[in-house]
Amino acid sequence: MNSQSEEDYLKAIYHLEMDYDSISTNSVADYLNMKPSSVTDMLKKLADKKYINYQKYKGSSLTKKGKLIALSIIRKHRLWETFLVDKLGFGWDQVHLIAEQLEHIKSEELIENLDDFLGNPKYDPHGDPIPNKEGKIEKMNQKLLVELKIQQEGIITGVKKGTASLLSYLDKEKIKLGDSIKVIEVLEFDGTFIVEINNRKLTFSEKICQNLLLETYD
Amino acid sequence: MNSQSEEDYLKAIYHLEMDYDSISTNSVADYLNMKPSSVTDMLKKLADKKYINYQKYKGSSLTKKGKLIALSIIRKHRLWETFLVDKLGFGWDQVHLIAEQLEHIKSEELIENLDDFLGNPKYDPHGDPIPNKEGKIEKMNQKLLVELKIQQEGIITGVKKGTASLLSYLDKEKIKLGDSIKVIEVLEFDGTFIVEINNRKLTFSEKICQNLLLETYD
DNA sequence: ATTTATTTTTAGACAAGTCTAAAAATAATA
DNA sequence: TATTATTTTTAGACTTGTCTAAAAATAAAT
Repeated sequence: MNSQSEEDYLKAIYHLEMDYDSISTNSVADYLNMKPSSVTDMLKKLADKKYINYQKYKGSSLTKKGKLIALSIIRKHRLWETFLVDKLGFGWDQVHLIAEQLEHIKSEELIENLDDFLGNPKYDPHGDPIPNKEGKIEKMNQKLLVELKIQQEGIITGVKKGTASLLSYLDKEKIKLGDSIKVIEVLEFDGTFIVEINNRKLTFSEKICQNLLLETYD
Repeated sequence: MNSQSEEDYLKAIYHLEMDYDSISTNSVADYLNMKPSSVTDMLKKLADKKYINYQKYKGSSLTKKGKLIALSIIRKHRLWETFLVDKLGFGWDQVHLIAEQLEHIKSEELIENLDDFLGNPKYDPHGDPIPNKEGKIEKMNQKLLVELKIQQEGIITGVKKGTASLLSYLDKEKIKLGDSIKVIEVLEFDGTFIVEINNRKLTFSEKICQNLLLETYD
C-alpha cells in the first residue's frame, strides 16, 4: 500500500513528464511546493520500490509500475471531479482541492462503482480524458484554437494564463469547458474565426483564438 | 484543522459515552486497537485543545466542542454510507471501511451538497440517525425486540453478537436493517411474537426476539 | 490493612515525511 | 579551462503518532 505522499509524487512526475523530457529534482519540488532535499529523500524511496528510475544528479522517470499507479490516481481524481460537478452541482473551478483528497481513498470497488454510476464518462469536467481501469488513457494534443484548420475539431480545455476575462466572456456566451468546437471559416482579412459550438455559429476574434486552449485527436 | 487521528479518537470517545458513564484510557485503546500509552498521549493533546475533559487516572469525557466535532464526523460517515448504498449499490455490510476513509475528507460544502443530493436522509443504511449540520441527533433507545410491548414500534438495527445465522434468516425473509417493525401480538404460551414488517405479518420465536436489536423513539 | 493485581502514565525509541544548512556535483561563464 | 553559479545531495533536526518497557497510581482481594 502506498502512502498519500508517495501517490502525490508519482502523480507530479507523471504530469511533469507530459511537458518535459527529463524530470529534475527541483522541478518536482516546485510542482509540489516542497524543498529539494525532501524530494531527494522521496525519490530514493520511490526508486527502491521500483516506481521510478532515479540516478543521482541525473533526474528521474516513471517505470511502467509507477506510471500505472500515477494513472490510477489520475483516474480517481477525474472520476471524483466528474461526480462533484455532475451530481453535486459544483462548478468545474471548485472541485480540484476536494478531488485531491478523494483521489487517495483506497477501494478498487468504490471507484469502479462510481465509474458505472457516472455512466463511464470518457472526459472529466475540464475536458481531460479519464484513464480506464487498466491505465489506458487517450492521447490528446494541446493546441490553441488559432492553430486549427478549417473543419478541424477540438474540445475546449481552458484559456492561457492571465486571461480570466476571456473566461467570463465564454461563460456569458454559455460556453463551458468540455464543449466541442469546430472551425467553419477563417476570414483572411483580420484572422477572425467562425466556429460552431453546440450547434451555434459564433465569431471569435484572432486574439480570442490565440488564448483559447483546445485538445484535439489527430 | 484536526488530524485524522484526532477525529478518530473523538469519535471513539463519543461512541463509548453512549454505552458507558466514564471513559477509561484502556477502553479507548481497545476500541481503536491501540496501546494505552499511545492513548494517554493523545488524550493529553485533545485536552490541550479543549476537546475533552481529561484527568490523570480518572478518565475522560467530551467537552461541548469535542462533541460537536465527533458529531460532524459521524454525520459525514453516515451520509457517505448512505451514498455508497443508495447510489453506488454497495451492501450495508460492505460500506463501513470505505466510509471510515471518506469521513475525514475536509469540505463543509461537499458534505452539504452530498446531503442535498441524497435527499437529506434522516437515517443511514444501518438505521442510525444522521446528525444535522448543527450536530443535533435524534435520541434513540437501543432495545431488544423481546422488550417491546404490544403495538410498540422500532427500527431493526442489528442482531446480537454471534448470531450471524439470524442475519441470513432475515435476509431470506427479505428483511433489511432499517426496516420498521411493530408488535401485533405476543403468545403467552411460548413467547412467540407476531409482528408486522413491510405490511407483512410474521411470526418470530422468543429466541429470535432475544437477539434482534431495535431502536425505538419514546 | 497489607499484599497483589490491574490500570494508567512516563520515559525513551522509532518511522514517515518534512525542514535548514552545508557539502558535493554539475552547469554556465568569463 | 578556471572560476562562479546553480542544482542536487547529505547530514542532522523536528513533528506526529505510534510502540515497548518500566514506574506509579489505583483497585481488588486476602
